[in-house]
Amino acid sequence: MVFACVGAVQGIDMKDEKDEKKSEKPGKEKKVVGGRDQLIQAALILASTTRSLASLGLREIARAAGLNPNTFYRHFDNFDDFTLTMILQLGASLRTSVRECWQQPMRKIPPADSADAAARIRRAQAIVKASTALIFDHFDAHKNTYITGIREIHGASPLLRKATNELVKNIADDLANDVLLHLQLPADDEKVVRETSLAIVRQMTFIGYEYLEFPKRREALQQQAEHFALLLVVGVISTQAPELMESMAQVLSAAKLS
Amino acid sequence: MVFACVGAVQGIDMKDEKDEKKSEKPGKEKKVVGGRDQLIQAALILASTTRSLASLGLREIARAAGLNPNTFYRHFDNFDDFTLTMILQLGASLRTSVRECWQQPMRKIPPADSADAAARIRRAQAIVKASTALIFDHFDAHKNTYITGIREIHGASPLLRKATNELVKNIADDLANDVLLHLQLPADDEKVVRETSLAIVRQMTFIGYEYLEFPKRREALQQQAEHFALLLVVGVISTQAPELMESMAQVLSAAKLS
DNA sequence: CATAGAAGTATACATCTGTATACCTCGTGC
DNA sequence: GCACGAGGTATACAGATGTATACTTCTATG
Repeated sequence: MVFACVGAVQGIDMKDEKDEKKSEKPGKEKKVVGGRDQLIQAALILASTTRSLASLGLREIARAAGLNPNTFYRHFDNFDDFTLTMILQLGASLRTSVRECWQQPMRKIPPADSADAAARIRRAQAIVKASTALIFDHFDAHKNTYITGIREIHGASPLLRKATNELVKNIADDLANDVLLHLQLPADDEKVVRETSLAIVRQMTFIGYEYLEFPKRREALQQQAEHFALLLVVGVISTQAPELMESMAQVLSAAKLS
Repeated sequence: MVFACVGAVQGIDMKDEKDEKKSEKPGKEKKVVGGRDQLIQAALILASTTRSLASLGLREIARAAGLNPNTFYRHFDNFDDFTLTMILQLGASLRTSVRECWQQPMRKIPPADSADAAARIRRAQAIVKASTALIFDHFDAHKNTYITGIREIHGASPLLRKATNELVKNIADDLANDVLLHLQLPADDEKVVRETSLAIVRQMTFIGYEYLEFPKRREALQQQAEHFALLLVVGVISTQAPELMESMAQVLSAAKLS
């Protein structure tokens, strides 16, 4: 009833935000990246340092990207559309690049005599060690992506949960396939190798996140990761190929002294 | 300048929310629980079904609890104060109750002849199996707490991350202590047992969350959990006490046929 | 060259949020 | 028997947010 004055109030939303983003290099390379990628990049930084992806605000992201809030709608329908696109895009790139971390050692470390069980086990050990180091470097190189991605694995959004869990599963399957092909292990049961790979990737989720939060702990965490992987390898061999146990015992007792 | 009318506008915030919470049972047991616990309970349900704990709104929680937003400040200073209190309280209760899940099988399954290595290994197997079943029941009984807690392990709030990670570590230490005392395993190296326990608890984080999201998968997940734990036990024994390998091989090949 | 569409901006506004101030209502201890 | 403090409520308001409408560039293609 007393709202008659409302019509007269003008411009109360003017200067909503005081962006000072005018005329940065009005020369040639003005829009080297599209607003779409600017938004994704801004959201990645925000999500990895302040909040969960799904809880970010559309205005907040646009502000961080130096863009108008409405620009958001030019590229994405929903907020879900945005976050999902982002996770899928980042995830796909991560998946292919992390695979190199174990494929390279598998290629570089020469195959062992397939009759010499002990040599094959030693080779597996060496590959685990080299791969772990490369994976930690990979964490460093993709810090924000890892933090944001891992955060959504058990996050609140069912959509992102599904996407990230599929990513984990795919990475684990890549690992399993490569192990089956190139590790020269007597792994009769493919299912066991797949399950074990999944367990390793999941564990690396914890270790990697801890590493990114406390980089100083790298040495201890790297060793923990190697240890864990080797424990599983030994476990798999013991249950799948008990006939190799004695040669494994030799390798292990030799390693204990080092 | 055109805001002269603002002073005249009255009651624009009246009836902020249309709560219909008047006079529910005006009889005796009116306030059986304090508002403090009502808030915690409401937040637990909201967090486990809709959003991350730290991203909940204070008004949202109060609304769900049927209380006035300001009641919040009667019990907690900050929002951080609230969430931290909540996690610590729920976590402490969870820690003591989950311990029973493995302590009970350890008590109920009779000790094996300490000279009979194979018997001790079979006992460990039985304890793992029984404990896993109880732990899955525990997931069911504390669904909301698990979902909310696990979500914060890699969540955005450093405070909650610290609290939940300490909880995980404490639960893992409980497990390690009980294993060292009651599992009759030749575990020379205490550090290995602690690390392995941590890995198991972390893995159960994934498996438990998946179970709570897809209860139908219980059987497969339970088996996966048992499998994983046994693989680690075998791995630990192989590396710590290679002299037990041959009796282990017997048990394993016998189990394979079953 | 014209022009249509894509990308971006400006303004607006209803709605929700955290919080401040003030008031009410018990049960307890003096 | 009364003062007081803890727990709870009512009202208010400044600020932020998502989104709608309309305007302005650019840029590619006929």
